[in-house]
Amino acid sequence: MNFLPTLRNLVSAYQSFERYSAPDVKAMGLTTTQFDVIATLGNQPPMTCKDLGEKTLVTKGTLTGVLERLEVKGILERKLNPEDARSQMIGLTKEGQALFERVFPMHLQHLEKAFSKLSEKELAEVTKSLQVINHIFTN
Amino acid sequence: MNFLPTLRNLVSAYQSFERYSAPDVKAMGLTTTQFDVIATLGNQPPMTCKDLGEKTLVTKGTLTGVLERLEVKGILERKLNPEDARSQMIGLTKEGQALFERVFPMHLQHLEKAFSKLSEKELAEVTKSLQVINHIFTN
DNA sequence: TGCATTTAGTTCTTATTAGTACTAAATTAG
DNA sequence: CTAATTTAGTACTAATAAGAACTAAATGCA
Repeated sequence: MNFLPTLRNLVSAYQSFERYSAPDVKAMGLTTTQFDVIATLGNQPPMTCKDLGEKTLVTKGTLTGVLERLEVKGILERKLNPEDARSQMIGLTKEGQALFERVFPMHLQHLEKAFSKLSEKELAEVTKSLQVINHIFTN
Repeated sequence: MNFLPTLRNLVSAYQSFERYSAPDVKAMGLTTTQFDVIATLGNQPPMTCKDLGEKTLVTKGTLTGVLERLEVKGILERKLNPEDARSQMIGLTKEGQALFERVFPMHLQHLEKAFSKLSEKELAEVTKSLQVINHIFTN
């Protein structure tokens, strides 16, 4: 039961993805995390910091800084949440939405290029394996 | 050909592993990266910074700081490389080796607990899937 | 041999990242 | 209704992380 190679492959698979994805995202003047935030907010109604953190898997402490930088860039804006004065509703500005519409399809296409090497069947298998990994570490 | 769920699962699988692994490592007073460095140096002859970076997948810029902190803790030491004055040979000190021998088996056992939920066949499938992911992003 | 290029490692900057402590608002329990 | 608890987000610290510029040593080539 030697799982060390599996672990190495997990780390390395994740890093391969990052290395494949990052230059494309960076060319847009964004970091991976910033891109994730924009992709999550694009074509969506505004959401709270909490929701955003849960969807992007970024902790709230980190999110504060990420949102701050995106706000300075004029990409997103915070509005008061009339239903809960503790929280804010975060959404893309008009410029942010325009950026999203320009870069998101491009990035999808870049990723599609990688995934198109897989058949439907292979993609399903890979997805299932990743869920298995999730499962053994979560329960 | 919707690969977005696959991607989400990849990120999430990696993060699940981190979350499962990190508290255990942290209890030893180490970060994940520091642990990786120690695990890589344990029971091995000293190696250069470059080799260490390649094995742990840590870039050299980051490694400088990581090694510095581990050196301060008395866990590792740098020796001159008689064959190349540009580089150093990095190895565990006696204390570092003792630490390695104490914590590494413990950590393996912790990981084993997760992976033992898988049959040999499942483990092989998962490993293959991870290699597939590596492959589509690397070639 | 002598200069150009490459290589090893450090330094510096910007951005995450996790985690803790903190503030203020909302909710719940008695 | 009021006090205790929970929740949302910020502030702060220490450690990565990628990448660019830099230094010094080694190598390659003319």
